[in-house]
Amino acid sequence: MRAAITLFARKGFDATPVREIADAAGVTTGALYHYFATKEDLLVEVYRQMQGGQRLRMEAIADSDLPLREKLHAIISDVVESTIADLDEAVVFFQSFHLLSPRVREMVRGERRGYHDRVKALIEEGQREGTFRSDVPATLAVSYHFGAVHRLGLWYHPDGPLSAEEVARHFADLTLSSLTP
Amino acid sequence: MRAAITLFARKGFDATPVREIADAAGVTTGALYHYFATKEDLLVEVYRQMQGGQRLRMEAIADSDLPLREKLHAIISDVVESTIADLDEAVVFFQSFHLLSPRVREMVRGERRGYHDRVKALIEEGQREGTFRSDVPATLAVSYHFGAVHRLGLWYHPDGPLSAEEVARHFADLTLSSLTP
DNA sequence: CCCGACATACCGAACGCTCGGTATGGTCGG
DNA sequence: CCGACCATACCGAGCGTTCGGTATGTCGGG
Repeated sequence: MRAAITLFARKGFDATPVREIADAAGVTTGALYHYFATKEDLLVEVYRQMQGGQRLRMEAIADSDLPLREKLHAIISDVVESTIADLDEAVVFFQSFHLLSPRVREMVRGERRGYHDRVKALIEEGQREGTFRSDVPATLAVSYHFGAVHRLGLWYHPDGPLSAEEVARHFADLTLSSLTP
Repeated sequence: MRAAITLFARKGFDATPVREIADAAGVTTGALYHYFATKEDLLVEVYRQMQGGQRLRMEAIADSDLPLREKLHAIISDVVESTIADLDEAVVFFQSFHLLSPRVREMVRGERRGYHDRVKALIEEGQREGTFRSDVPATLAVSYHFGAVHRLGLWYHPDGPLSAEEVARHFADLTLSSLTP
């Protein structure tokens, strides 16, 4: 499983033969197909893991009684740090989306829409109470800032000069200051 | 050529057989291979077209004598509007990067790095003269904001409620206000 | 004006190979 | 001795690419 994620992240799902995954994991294709019915199931597993945790943590923050700005700060920080913590998973997540079968893709998309709408609601709340600027549509702001976060996996390098915490803090800063009235 | 881009954007490069491209273009595979040596050359053509134009327009703006904030505003607007104008190309551009052969990939990466560094230099200039805030690394800000722009192709829909100009204006607004001291 | 010589544009069947998946049989703990 | 677990050998579909061949100009010498 971990072997599969590493290979998918490095070479892409399509370009990784099942035999190579099996070799890297120290088993044979027979064993692999004993546990996973299809190659796609390996990919589906990645999506389930990622989405479950992130959604739960985001909702815990959103439902807390922090001030709005701090909620948003915490949400962005969390998603940045968890993306960096599981960088390979994140790369696979965003790079292989279009290879999923239509049914799975729709489920993933729905889950993501739920996440998006929850954050959007937070921003709209802030716009009503004057915490956030109102001259930009909330949904566009969400797409903008999470777009930035989702590209993280393609340029961040753990050996670089920036630690995960620094990136998380800066990202949250940029998001908040862009929404300040 | 246009047929190929449409198919690549919809199904992905890997999942599009050469025969299908040929059919969509109303020719045969023989004819196609008369003009393109390999399937990858079709993809390379997409990258050349995109990068050439964007780089030229960005440098024209960067070298102009507009104030810094207006330069940045114009650059973001330009890249958003051209992304939306050629949405299929943009989708292919960001979705197929990891399928390029190492040689081509390095060339594309180098070109992108040039673009990145030029914009970074603009922001650093603004930081020195006090136009932009200095408590965030310029290169991180560039990655952040262009990350947001590069995800555009995955959620923007031309039939949606937002016109290309509106998105461009809002994106540039968000970028600038996040960098205001 | 015509004819042979050559170049360019194109066709589409076939090749070689890789891949995801399966069928079969062995092994071992309970 | 049985069923869960797994190794091995194999299948057939699908892929990018090749290649022998044809059709359609182009052009210079007689």
